[in-house]
Amino acid sequence: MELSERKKKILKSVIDSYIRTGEPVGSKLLTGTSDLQVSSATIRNEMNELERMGYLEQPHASAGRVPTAEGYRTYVDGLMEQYLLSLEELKVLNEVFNYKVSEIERLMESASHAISEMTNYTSFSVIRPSGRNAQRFETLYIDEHSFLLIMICTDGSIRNRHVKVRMSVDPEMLKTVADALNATMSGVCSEDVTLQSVLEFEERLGAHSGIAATVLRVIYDMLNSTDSEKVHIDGVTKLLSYPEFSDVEKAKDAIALFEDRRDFAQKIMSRSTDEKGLTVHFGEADLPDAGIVLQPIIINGKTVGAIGVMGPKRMDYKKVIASLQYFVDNVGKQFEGESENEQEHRKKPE
Amino acid sequence: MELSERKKKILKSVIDSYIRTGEPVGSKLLTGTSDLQVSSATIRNEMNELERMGYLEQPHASAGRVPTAEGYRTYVDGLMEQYLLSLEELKVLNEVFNYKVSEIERLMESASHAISEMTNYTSFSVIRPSGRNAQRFETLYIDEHSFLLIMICTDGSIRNRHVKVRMSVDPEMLKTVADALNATMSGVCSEDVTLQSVLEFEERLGAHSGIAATVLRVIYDMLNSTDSEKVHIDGVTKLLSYPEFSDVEKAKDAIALFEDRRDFAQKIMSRSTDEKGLTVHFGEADLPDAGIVLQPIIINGKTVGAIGVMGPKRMDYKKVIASLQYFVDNVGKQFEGESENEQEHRKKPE
DNA sequence: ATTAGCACTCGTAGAGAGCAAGTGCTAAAA
DNA sequence: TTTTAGCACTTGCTCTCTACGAGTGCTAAT
Repeated sequence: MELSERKKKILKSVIDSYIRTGEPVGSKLLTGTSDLQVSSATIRNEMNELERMGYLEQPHASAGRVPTAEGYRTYVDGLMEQYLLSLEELKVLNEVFNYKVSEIERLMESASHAISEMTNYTSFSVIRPSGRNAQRFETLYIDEHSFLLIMICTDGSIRNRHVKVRMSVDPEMLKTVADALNATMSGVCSEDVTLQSVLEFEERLGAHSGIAATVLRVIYDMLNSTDSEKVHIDGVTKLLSYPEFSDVEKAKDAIALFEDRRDFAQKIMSRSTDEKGLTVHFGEADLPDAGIVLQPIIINGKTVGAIGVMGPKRMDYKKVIASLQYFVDNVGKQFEGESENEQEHRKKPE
Repeated sequence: MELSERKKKILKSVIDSYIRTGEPVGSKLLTGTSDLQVSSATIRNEMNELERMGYLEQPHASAGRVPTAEGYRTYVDGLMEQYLLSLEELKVLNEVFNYKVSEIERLMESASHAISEMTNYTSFSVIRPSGRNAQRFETLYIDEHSFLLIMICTDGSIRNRHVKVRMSVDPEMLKTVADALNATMSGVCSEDVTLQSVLEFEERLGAHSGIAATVLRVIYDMLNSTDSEKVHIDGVTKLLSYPEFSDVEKAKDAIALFEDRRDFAQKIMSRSTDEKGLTVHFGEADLPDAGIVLQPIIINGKTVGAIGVMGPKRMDYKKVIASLQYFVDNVGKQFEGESENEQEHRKKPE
């Protein structure tokens, strides 16, 4: 059933006001604001209907109205106007790009920080856990008792560990190790390491097989580690400023969401993977008073991560959405279709 | 001025009780508990004196007593009994060691997690930011448009970045880059890069000088990044369960401490560096109701980091201290005097 | 279809009473 | 001299009650 123009106006005004003040909004309040040229009684009638239609609700009988999830949904889907980022805000966001960082991970971290500051909500960025298939191994001699073990995965991501060993190592030996690994462990993920490949690996090591156990353990660790570092969270305390979370129990629930980063990343990515664009979620994850805006980051057609904002359900969606969209548009420009990010190079006539 | 035996007993009982319940403790309560065989009136008199001496205080005139910072101090410095870790608890802690991890960083992370779970307070681990002097550079070819730039610092720590470039690279060229870096940038820290060394670096690159800007920027980034990943925090929400933090404002203050990890690491390390052993801090950092137990981690005479617990000022110090000490003792055993950590090797007759 | 008016509902803030906990002090007992 | 019982006093907390204000739905008039 379609909403009449006036109902839309009223719904929008209610939500705008509620977002601004956090107070349930009554009919009288609306007669003053907005371009509604009707009396409070008329508005009351309309609000009554909006309530029956499921867009508004009353905290208690004699209070004003508050939007329902459905109300917010229609609001973000078409009612709210577009937010124009101020020059100030653009400056802050652009700074993220100007301080060129070569890795998208760090770029997203700074963006997340900037967005949290700008919107005054909690912001987070998540890098999609990379495919776990090892493609190639490299070793690098550090000193007599340690070396760097580098694993290059099929998706291009790289992991490495500084391995310290008791026995002494030398570059040639490390070369042997790398070769043995590449011969036996290439393309594996954690599950398909077989006893056979392990044995073959040890065999190829020849005289150096003493190091096998250590190396295998490190590789196992690399394959299974969840890169919890790739989850960034910024401005958690900001949430606590909103009355929605002034009850410690609620605050606890909200913050608990970020506590287990691994788990959080999974939740976020599972919601972002199938989406092409920005999505808005209300009152999920046992957080009835929270809203989450989620923006997948897609580069060259692949979802590499997501950046998002969490705030009270009545957060300023238009501002949040504008910020996230500005970021993702510019990330696109910077990373699409190329693996390099330098303007210096473009300037050179080469 | 020395405390009489009886005063000590009373002070200890008060603090024990307060830690357990969080309620101010009155004179009557103590007649029941502990081995004080005196009446409440006597205890009242003693408490009165303890108050004048600065060990106890009253939240308000008709309430029981609460320990002051001074009270806690003497308590942890000698009054409290030793806590014996239960078999359960030992099991949890030992698991951290049994799942052998080669890097102390990860070991401390798991320990921090275990300790937080065990004590039900927030726990953290910090790895001391390594000396920022580059000692040696290495490059590793990944593919035509990217390579790994590895920086080995004077203190043995290693940083690396996956550098993506537009131009195509090959192993020989990367060798040139590494050589040029080692020739010009060895031993530098962020401040003493001179224009001259930059120019010399470019010169040594010869035909490949196009890559100079990118490489230099990455190195600058590596030298200045603060390894915020090396701060681990576990169980923040646990704090919120204690009445001390049931006021959102207080909770906010407490959590804000962990918000800026870089800043937090600095604070922690500046307190740990000069200490050889465990220290206890009460009501610092604008957190009047919080206590922090800090345990520096020293390996081969060098303070490599710290692990600690933050809880309400009335936290169970004896348990916390026992856990931290158990951990640090075993870390010592595992890392002291050797760079390897494998029992597998020890078992071998080699 | 809109609006003014009104009775009604409900949450909140404030005042006051009563209660419980705990103290300091005094005077008696050990 | 030290300890103890007894008591008056202080103070915060909880409960109830009231008044108030905000906002509603409904009815009747425009």
